[in-house]
Amino acid sequence: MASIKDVALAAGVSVATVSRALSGHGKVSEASREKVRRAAEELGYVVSYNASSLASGRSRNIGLVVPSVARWYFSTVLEGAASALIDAGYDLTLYNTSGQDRHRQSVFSELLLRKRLDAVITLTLKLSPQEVQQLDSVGKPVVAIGGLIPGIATIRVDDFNIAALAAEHLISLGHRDIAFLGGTEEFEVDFKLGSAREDGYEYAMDQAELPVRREWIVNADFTTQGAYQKVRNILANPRHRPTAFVCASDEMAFGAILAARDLGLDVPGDLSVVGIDGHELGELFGLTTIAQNAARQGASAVAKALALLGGTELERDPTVGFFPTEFVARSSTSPPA
Amino acid sequence: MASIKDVALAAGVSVATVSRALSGHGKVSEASREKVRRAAEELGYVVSYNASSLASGRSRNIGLVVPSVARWYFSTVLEGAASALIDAGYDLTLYNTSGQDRHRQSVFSELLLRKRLDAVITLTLKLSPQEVQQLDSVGKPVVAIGGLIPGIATIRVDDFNIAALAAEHLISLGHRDIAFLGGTEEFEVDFKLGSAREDGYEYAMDQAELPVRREWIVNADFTTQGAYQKVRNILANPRHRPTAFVCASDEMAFGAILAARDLGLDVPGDLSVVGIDGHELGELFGLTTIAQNAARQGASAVAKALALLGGTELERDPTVGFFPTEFVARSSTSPPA
DNA sequence: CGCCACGATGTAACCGCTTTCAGTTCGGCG
DNA sequence: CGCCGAACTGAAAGCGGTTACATCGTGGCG
Repeated sequence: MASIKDVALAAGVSVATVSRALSGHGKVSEASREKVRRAAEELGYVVSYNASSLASGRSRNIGLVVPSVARWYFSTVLEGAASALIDAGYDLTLYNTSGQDRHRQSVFSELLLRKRLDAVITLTLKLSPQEVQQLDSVGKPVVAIGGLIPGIATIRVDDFNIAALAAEHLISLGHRDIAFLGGTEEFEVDFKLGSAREDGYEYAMDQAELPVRREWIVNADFTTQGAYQKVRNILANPRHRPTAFVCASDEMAFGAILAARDLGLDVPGDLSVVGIDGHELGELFGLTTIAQNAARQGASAVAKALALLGGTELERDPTVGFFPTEFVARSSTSPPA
Repeated sequence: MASIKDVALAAGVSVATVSRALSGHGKVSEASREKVRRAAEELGYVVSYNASSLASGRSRNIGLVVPSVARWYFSTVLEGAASALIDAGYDLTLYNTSGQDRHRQSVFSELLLRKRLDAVITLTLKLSPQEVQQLDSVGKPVVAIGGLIPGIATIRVDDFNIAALAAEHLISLGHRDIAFLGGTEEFEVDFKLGSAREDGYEYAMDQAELPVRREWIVNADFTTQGAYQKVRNILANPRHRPTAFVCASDEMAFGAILAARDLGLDVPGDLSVVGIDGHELGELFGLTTIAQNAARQGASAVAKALALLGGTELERDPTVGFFPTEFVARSSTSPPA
């Protein structure tokens, strides 16, 4: 493997010049820049990130901490972030805590601190003040997606209002018996996201002076399977069933729709369903939903992290400003029978 | 940030001893090991990976190159690999080529060569001889998942036989008009996976002396949406429709089932569907499938890479031996009407 | 025509750790 | 009681870059 010295030798200049020519820092005459480029090319030289990082303190590598990668939202954000990073010439180091607490532990106590990262992006993770402090002490920028962490730049949608909007849509169609499908259990420890949406739903119900039934607020862990089960159980009760569901994720909405169909109910005839996400499959299910562009959230987080690195501190108050969402009306909602 | 020197100073030993004590390489008395441990703890010392890698040549970091992260198979393998790596104390650097050729380009021409990786795992990617050579020249172990790359350790399932088995299952139930849903377009460039399964299907049909209709072999890019469309089109033709589908992925099988239902057809009454994958949602759809444990494939690849690193070259002929799969009979298949 | 400022380069001091090599210490043994 | 090897430990030489600082020409200007 060619090292910078080989290139310097081949180009007939010093290693300093090679470094400057290749990295673009500092002045180099066009002539030597060209010589260096040619020599490097010829030798198939690629700088050693380790050496470079060690010497300069910059590693062109950012860390992304995700709770899982199996959920639509997470994998889509990841996809968006990965794409943005590769374009910026950065490496992406992925930390998947995967619900396993020991993984989460080691991620924070070790991995992130190993000084190999220029910045870290967290996805729907609630950091304890201690963890924030740990990250802070490393002095690397942190940007969070989907949750408000004190003192940290954040990308997030307005969960409360989104959910309220979803509920209001159903209410305006004439529904009164509206259930809510949330997902908290697993991530409750991590974030109040589930409950922000739940709060929005309750708020809308209150505003419309509709009763909120405890037994119609169910937790399905954001999964299709969970939603299917829960919805089936609720709909199976012939005494009193909701005419509509607000689902905190599209994946759960799919579960709701499938459950309804399996019980011989028509969507939207017998049951209206609204989701939140903008999942690709939504179209296929005719799902009315509130779309959030997850991929762009990932890309935005990367942009923000990069900006912070560039010193461009373009931080206005990071707390202000929600990521935009879009109401997508399709065929899973209609006035109740 | 505390450096190894600070720890040495605090512990009253040399940096060499600190290094040995913390890394476990070389002999250190229990006494000094303890002193070092305590000092390190107190100072919140964490070794600098960059410095360590530079000096030792090992970086405790492996690269994973994936074509996308939005597909069940890919994200599940990723999840498995990530988990195994975190347990091994390794970092995971993710390269998502995402179908974008320019991304793939830069991944191979630069990222992988930056000497920050101890090994690389590729997922369903066909490497050109030149790319293999590039990787080889870096001297790092490469293990591939899902595809045979000459001279490289590979984890893969027996696509041909799996597909044949799926078809045979339908044939044994009495089906004669069996269609095949494959997905090649996007990944065809990368791998013959799609066609290996297609070949298996055709082989089974041939063996049973059943005709293979060209118009019943369709490509849906492994996506649910694609499958939905294609299957809808095929089933919409009242003149002659298949009574069963072999799908090269569960996600496509879901699309097929949804399409059938939307046309008012009963599954399995009017249409039987077999998938390949073992997707979590399979249960919900009652999908008969051939399950491959994707997460374990990821973990296996990691284990193999780690073994190669450990010098344990446990490579018997890497070509031999398929990853095990399991036939899961559920309710989406039955004898034809 | 001499001096100065500025651009282009080279020298060398790190960056923070690993590892070789050369001691030092000790206990055991002849 | 002297010698030897095993067990530890420390000094120092890198690993492959980056960058502050010194050096060296030059063209512009007084």
